Amino acid sequence: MKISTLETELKDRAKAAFSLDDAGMAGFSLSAPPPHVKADACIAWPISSAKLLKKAPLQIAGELKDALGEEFGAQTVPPGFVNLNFTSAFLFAALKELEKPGCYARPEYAGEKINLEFVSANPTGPMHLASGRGATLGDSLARIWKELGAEVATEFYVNNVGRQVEKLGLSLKARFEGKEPPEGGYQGDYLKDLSAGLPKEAAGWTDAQFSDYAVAEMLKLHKADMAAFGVKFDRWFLESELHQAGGPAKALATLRERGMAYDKEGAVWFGSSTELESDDKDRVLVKADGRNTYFLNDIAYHLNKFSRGFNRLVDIWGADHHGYVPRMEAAVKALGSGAFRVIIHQQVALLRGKEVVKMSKRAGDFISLKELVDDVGVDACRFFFASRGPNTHLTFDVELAKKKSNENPVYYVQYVHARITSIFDNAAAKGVDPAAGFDEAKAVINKEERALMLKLLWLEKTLADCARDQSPHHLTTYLTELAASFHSFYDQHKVLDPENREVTAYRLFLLKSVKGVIARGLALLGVSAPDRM
RNA sequence: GUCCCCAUAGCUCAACGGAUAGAGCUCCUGCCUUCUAAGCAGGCAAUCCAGGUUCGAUUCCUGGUGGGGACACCA
Repeated sequence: MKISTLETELKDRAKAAFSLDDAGMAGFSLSAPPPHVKADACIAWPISSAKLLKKAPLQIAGELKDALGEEFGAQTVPPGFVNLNFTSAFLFAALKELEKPGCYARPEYAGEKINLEFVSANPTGPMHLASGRGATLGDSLARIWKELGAEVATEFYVNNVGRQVEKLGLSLKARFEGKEPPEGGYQGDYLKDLSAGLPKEAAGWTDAQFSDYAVAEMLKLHKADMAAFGVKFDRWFLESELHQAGGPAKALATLRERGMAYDKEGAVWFGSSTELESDDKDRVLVKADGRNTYFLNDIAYHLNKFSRGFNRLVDIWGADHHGYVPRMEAAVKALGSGAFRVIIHQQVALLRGKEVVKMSKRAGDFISLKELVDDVGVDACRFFFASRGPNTHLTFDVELAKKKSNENPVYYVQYVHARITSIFDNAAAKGVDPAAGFDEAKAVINKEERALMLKLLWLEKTLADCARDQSPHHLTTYLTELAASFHSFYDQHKVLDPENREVTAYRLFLLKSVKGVIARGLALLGVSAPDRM
């Protein structure tokens, strides 16, 4: 029985015993006890439900203990916890369940078709290091949601039309002609490199051809950068595709139909006098000069996503766009096609020496993602970005990241995988059958083994936490803790013992589970699980 | 001016409103004749300030202080 199954089971028993409805059971959950408590799992619900039940917590705990029966070793502890202690038979059975494919799927994700858009950096320059944060967050979340049973498509929106793209083209043209980029153009050296590769015919190109060329080249770079970062998008959606399909007109028509667009002062506005409006003020969709605003294009893009069959859209944006969230949410809600949510992550600032500098593509002052990955490695980068919540404001000290790359906790976790692989290699060399059976009832589980087993079972909860908080950082914390449990075990107990086949057999079984969870956890983070280090 | 985010150990980060606030890095003390010392065991060290809600607050609310960001018929 898995932890989640057990939780549901115990919840049902409590629900019946206390004659409560689902709302009354809302706070009921199993959790890992703090380190100093000698128990395998704990329930704090008796304390939190005291008011509802109008009883003393400890009394509720007592009644809950009786309702749960003997099989999970329930104990009451003041002020009102119920602690559980599992039998070894339970632990072995639970571990075996974790080997099944799809064992982490949860019912609430079945049938979810999620479109997750992230990074979507403008194709006006190399991708900088800050994009690594959004990429890590989006890619890991997508993988975690899939593990939980959702259908997820990842998408990168490419702004390949508009003013910035024109400026990019003009800047490239200037470089080609040996001039400095125009006012407000792109100053970075990458355009010098790009112009060196231009064909001779470029001398006769129109401005638009320079733009197209530059965007196509930047897009190639972005795709290569993302691939090198272990991030694969299911679709790179070009804004030009949207216009070719008449997307903005469709979106406008939809909004008009739903009474969410009106004309004023020669422009078309989003909003209405009704309660549907949740933004603070109305916004322009079509300017008085007849051109669409970017807002309308964005609405059209989201309508396009819905039209492809997704019932849930999720965008990941940097905090510099947070002011845009209310109006997009209001607009997408106005489309009436499905759920939409924006995940905001804070910006990455760059520490150069002792100065915090703002990275700017236009000024050409930034550290590229490629440069960082080349120096530090994908694994260390991704683990580093994944290990903090989206709301943390992080300053990236590049020198420190390069210098201390070996001190990144990612190696601590990967080392577990390498050590276990090595043990299995040695088992083969010594003629030990790694799949030998053992008598579960006779296995005497020591303290370190028990800690490892329990830790493995809590991965389920960790993934649920990641989904709840929309962040993979719980997973990095979890893996680090699991690694600590393993290294501690490894140091105290030898696995391969020809004198004791039984112990060897069940330790190998346990280590296979540990290896599996480490590999799975790292895979969810887009980090490799090396066999040797 | 209005709005959003943040403040935990010397540094970088954790902690569904729960029990004695956890890690990593740094510093100090030990441990390789045995499956990989990128490791283990131990030590030093923290919730910005003032109120409030609660049986219980790092967590929620109000007000400060300090830092980051956003406020276009730009894209």
